[in-house]
Amino acid sequence: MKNQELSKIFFEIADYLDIEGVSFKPYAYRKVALSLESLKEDVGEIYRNGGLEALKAISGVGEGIAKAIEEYLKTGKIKHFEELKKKLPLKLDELLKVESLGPKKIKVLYEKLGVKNLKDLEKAAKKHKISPLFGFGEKTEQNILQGLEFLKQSKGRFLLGEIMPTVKVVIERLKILKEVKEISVAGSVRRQKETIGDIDILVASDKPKKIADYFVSMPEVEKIWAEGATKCSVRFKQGFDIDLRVVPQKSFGSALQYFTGSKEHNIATRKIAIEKGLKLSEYGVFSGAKQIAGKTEEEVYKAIGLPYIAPEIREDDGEIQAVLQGKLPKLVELKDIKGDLHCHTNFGDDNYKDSLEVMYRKAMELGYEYIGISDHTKFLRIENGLNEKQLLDQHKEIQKINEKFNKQGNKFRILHGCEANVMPDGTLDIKDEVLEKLDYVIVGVHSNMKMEKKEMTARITKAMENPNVDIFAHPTGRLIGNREEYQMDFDKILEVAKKTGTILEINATPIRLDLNGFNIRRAKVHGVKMIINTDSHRKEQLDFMEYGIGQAHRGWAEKSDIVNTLSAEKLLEYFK
DNA sequence: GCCGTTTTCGGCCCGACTGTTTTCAGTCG
Repeated sequence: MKNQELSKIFFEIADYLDIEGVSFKPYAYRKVALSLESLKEDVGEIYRNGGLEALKAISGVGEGIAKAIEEYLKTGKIKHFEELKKKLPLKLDELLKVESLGPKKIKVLYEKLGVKNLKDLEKAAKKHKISPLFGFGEKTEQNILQGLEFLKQSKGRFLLGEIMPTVKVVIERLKILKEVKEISVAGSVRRQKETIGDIDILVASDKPKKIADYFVSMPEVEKIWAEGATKCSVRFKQGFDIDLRVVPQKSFGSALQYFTGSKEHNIATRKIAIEKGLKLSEYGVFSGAKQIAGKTEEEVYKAIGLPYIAPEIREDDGEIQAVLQGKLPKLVELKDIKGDLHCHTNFGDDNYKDSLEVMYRKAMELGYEYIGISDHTKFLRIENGLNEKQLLDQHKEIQKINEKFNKQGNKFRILHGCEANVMPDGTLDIKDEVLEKLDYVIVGVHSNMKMEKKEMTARITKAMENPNVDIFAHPTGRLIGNREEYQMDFDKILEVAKKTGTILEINATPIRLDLNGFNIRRAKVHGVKMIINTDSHRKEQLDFMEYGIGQAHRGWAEKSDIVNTLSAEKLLEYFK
């Protein structure tokens, strides 16, 4: 897809134009870059089918940018961009990551000192060549060195699942203080983004000092970046930063809306406020000097004429238009989930996994109506995958337990499946006559992940066409920050999933989150059903469900899109 | 460069903080 390439180029053009001091155009280029980033159809395809006019139908694309896209599709280059690069041969993306450096300062550093990249920058700062420059000073030079150090040290972004437990503990502790009237996490954590830069926590109170003092004295705090009554910023020993902000209760809703973002969503909502003759900021909704809303988020949205919009879809990615047309989705909730169908046990395995009993008891504790046991199959030696005979033995054992439940009048039941391996030729590693006997069959790719796009697509579609197959696990295979998605034609996969009734998994394991919000939305558009599973190997992991729900929200999924909101009976019928 | 239930021209989100040029431009979120 050329979409991502073009998106990256337009972001860079925006940066270059910023440097040149051009106004407003950078905004236009960034808008196009963002809409290309999340565009579902391939721009090349759009252009082939409808030419320049079709390109102009893309949000933010007008005459000029349509021509630039055309040029890129035809020649692989955009002359305007090449000229900009030639004029200012800089590693712009890396320089802009340095805290306290923006386009204007980068330009000066290049013109006066010839700084082109991070190495040049570090050299110049260490030799104290920066502080004498006009507009710079001692402090700026130090900030640059600190920024460089931070870039080197920073382990980058953290997984949502890595930081969420800490967020909960911090909020629970703060809640105990009687001065805390309201509290919520904000920022990308609240939007359930799959990776997190830093954590924002917002509190409503009239006694900010007390709360700030308590916060910075928490035992996990390693370093205090900033300490004030209304804003504190600390580094936790685990390596991430937490910002705490305290606001008066009358502004809590507007502040929460503001600090939750996304930035793009905020811009869109502020524009709507302006259209209505109002002003929206973190302090409230104002009509002239008079505050007309701000205590709660619901109130803020209502004041600017919108219904409440869930944090996870606040990306200015169509949610505003959907709201205006009354087409906002009613998102699936954690309480709608009736069971988890991708769970492993220690059957035939003396490893680190929990036993069947431990797993189903935990599922009961969670209030589920059923749990599905789907152990690995024989090809996966490292996981002690089960062979045909073991699967049948396990089936008998599970039947016995279900009978016992039945006698006790316990409605809970265990469904039995497996997680079979899709071999490179698209066949499975377990015989069909055994698969037939199970309640359901999950398949996944666990080997030869670097196949060519065409072969991988054929491999997966062949597996989905097997009538015994119900669920395709972790469909793109990506591991966040670790492994790319498989090369495959995802639209084709969606088409075949729809045709064969194959359910795509939303795998809730924090490093997977696969499908993610973006792909969930694509699947929903294709009418493909999905299931949220945790892929648990131990009982605590059953709690990962919340991260799957988070992605489902980001993908606009409703209860009817997710099959494990069905009763066991209905679900089994669906599998048939 | 884009866009229009007011617009084909005149706008494009808002406020805080920082450092430095001591009145405000640049950067950040």
